[in-house]
Amino acid sequence: MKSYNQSCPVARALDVFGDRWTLLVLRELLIQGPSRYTDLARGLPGIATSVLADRLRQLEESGLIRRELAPPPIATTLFHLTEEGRAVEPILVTLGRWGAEHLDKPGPDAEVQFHWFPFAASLYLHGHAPEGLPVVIQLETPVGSAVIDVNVEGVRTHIGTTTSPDLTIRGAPENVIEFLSSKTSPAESRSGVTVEGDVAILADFPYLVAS
Amino acid sequence: MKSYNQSCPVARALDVFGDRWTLLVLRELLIQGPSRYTDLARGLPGIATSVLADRLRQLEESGLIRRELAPPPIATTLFHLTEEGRAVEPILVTLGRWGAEHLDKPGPDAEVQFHWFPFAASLYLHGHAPEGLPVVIQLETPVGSAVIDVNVEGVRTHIGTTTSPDLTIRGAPENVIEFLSSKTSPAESRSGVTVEGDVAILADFPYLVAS
DNA sequence: CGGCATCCTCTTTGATACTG
DNA sequence: CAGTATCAAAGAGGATGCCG
Repeated sequence: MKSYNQSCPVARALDVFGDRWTLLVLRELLIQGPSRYTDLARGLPGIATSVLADRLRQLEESGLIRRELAPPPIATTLFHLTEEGRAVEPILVTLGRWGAEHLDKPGPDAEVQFHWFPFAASLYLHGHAPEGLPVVIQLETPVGSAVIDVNVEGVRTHIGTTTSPDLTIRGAPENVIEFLSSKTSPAESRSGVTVEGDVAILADFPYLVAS
Repeated sequence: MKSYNQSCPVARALDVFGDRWTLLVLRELLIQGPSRYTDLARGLPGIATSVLADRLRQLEESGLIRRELAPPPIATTLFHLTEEGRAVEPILVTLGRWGAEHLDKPGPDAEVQFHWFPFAASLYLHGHAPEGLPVVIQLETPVGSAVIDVNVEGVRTHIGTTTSPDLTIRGAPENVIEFLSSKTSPAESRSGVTVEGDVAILADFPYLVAS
């Protein structure tokens, strides 16, 4: 892309990742960790392969990612974030929080990929941590499970299961998100989710009780 | 722009302002406040007038800005941010902080506009507030002056002068920025700036003392 | 003047096909 | 698997014209 050529830090940051797809490539690397080319392509439905190759080249030149030739028996190139690349996480989080708070829910034709789910869920919870720290919430969907871990450090989510969650929320991914994002008072079961465990915990999420 | 059509909040936020120039239009409205078309064009050197008109239309449709027909004798349309539009400030700040922290200083041919200066300065100071609150720092350049106001609320900057600053920093805008962004220990005078007042204050800015 | 719309050229994308 | 090649369509940049 042509540089804005402005001395403003915002414009100069946009010179680096203002291109279409660039921030989403970084999102994939942040969520998936070191990834192969085809894994990235899969996580970015609709991207032209030439565009992906171009963005990876630019990001490497900017020092945000590095490519590594994995040793045998893997024998493939892995793209991974550098320290500077990992520093874009706050940008993705701030963007995502805006989207989570200010946009209506996506249309029914929107692409859904499970590996986005824990990250998306964390965006709805970011902001204030519950009072009774620490809290572990298990999310279970037909296509996979994730864990929300809340402690004084903040909110962290990851794919997988935990042995003794304080609370379990079950439902289709979009319904779980809908439930977590709901600003109305939580009920035990609504819009396709069921909740099991210490339901009172939910009252500790200011995001769930009041905006 | 074509929608990414992904259920991820990041992608959906980018559907709204991922277009070239869009975030910079919002930056201008945030910095300048309600603005006329030509004021925006002036603050966005290089933008094609058709592109500006298009972005303003999109932003209005997305509900981020509104146009207001100012009453006589002004008799011009003013574009201003809505509540939702003002909510993009954290995005611009996060982007700008990344740029401030991770990019080299801009080349000598980069466009400089004074009204960006206080905002840019605040990006370098964001993060930690000094111990001895509140602090008022006056910045003076040949092309204008600005005030940095630090209190428990955070760091705020605006164009103008104050009567009794704790500290005054004088120099060309880029040198003042360079001085504020310097991670090395501050000296009383270096690289084209002079400092007057309670120099010890600078030691309270963690950003100025150590990254 | 202020707020665009039009026309033109150039660059970027999206889609598909193909290759070491 | 990790791209490159090709080509049509969309978008950006620049100049100019128009209308209250």
